[in-house]
Amino acid sequence: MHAQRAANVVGAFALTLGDRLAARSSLTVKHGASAPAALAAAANYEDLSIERLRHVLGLSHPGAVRLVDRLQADGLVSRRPAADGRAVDVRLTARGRKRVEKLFAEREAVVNEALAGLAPAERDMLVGLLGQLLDAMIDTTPEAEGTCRLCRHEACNATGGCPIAA
Amino acid sequence: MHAQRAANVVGAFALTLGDRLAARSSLTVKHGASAPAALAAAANYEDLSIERLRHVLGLSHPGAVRLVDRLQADGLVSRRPAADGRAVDVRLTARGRKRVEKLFAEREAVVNEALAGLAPAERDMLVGLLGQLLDAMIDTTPEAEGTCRLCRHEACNATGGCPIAA
DNA sequence: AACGATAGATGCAGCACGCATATATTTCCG
DNA sequence: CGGAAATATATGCGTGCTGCATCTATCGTT
Repeated sequence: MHAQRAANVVGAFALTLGDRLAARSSLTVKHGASAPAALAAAANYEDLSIERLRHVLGLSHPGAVRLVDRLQADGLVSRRPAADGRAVDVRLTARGRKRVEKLFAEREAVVNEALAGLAPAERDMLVGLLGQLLDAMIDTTPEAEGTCRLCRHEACNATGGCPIAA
Repeated sequence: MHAQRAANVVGAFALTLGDRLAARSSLTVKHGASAPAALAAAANYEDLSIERLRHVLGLSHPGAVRLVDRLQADGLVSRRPAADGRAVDVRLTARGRKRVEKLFAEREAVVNEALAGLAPAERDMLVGLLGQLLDAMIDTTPEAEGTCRLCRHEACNATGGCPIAA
């Protein structure tokens, strides 16, 4: 009983917040649900290959190729030759950089708006608990890449470190 | 900075938990991402019309119709005449009831597994904070229906009430 | 009885995705 | 050094979910 209600509350929170984040980001970048994460990956990683992108996004390889096609056609990323002659370096264009910054800012706005119902001390407590949970939920680093696929990695690296990758 | 990291942590938590819930439920019921919520709605509401379903799921009307088509073809729901002659009563079949119970149980398992990294007192604290947040996030009742679209309503009604609808 | 509103259903097209396959480059081993 | 295996990307093809526009049936109101 008690556990069921806890599942309702926690699940509903994850669901709504996920809904809101997805709804907002879909207004800012087209080309499907994976597109925001693709741009974030291009911002977060140097020398991003399509293969790596595919793993971060949890897509099939052709899915990642087509996604890069669409983002490229939209002028958000470019394909550049990589050190490995087989691979491609997926790089943000200037337009793409602006767009991903907008994505990050909106994501932060949505989350912080959601947290507005809590006092500062409570918010710190919540973030602490969730960080602890994330740490416990993740086993492998590749898994963490998927978990953090929409994060601004820079922010965690600058402040206290990522609760799961650090 | 601090706010950015908080957004990362909270957002990443919502994202992963949402991923896990979606992944699990997609194994249990086919017919697309909205299908689990549709079955849950059939379990949670009496005399569920397609119109109401459409609002709970945030789908277009044709989308809801086709979804019911698929679920009906799979023997999970049935269309029965409603009090209003225009409307349809979407009702779970015996097979559908079993399936939705499985969905609920798996959802609860996934969430509780995610909460395993916390001590009981911390868990209670977390659930309290998230309930508070949900309450602050939701304004209207129709919005709450969407937020709780995967919940086992019964559980909240039996134990302390839903943090947002009660 | 008639008109507007509401619920449901259907034709049609778009879009993202995965599977299977093809091509190019690198790596490994004999 | 040469050839096979592995790796990275790209493409043809089909599938499934979705929304828009439209049509039909029933309800409520006047």
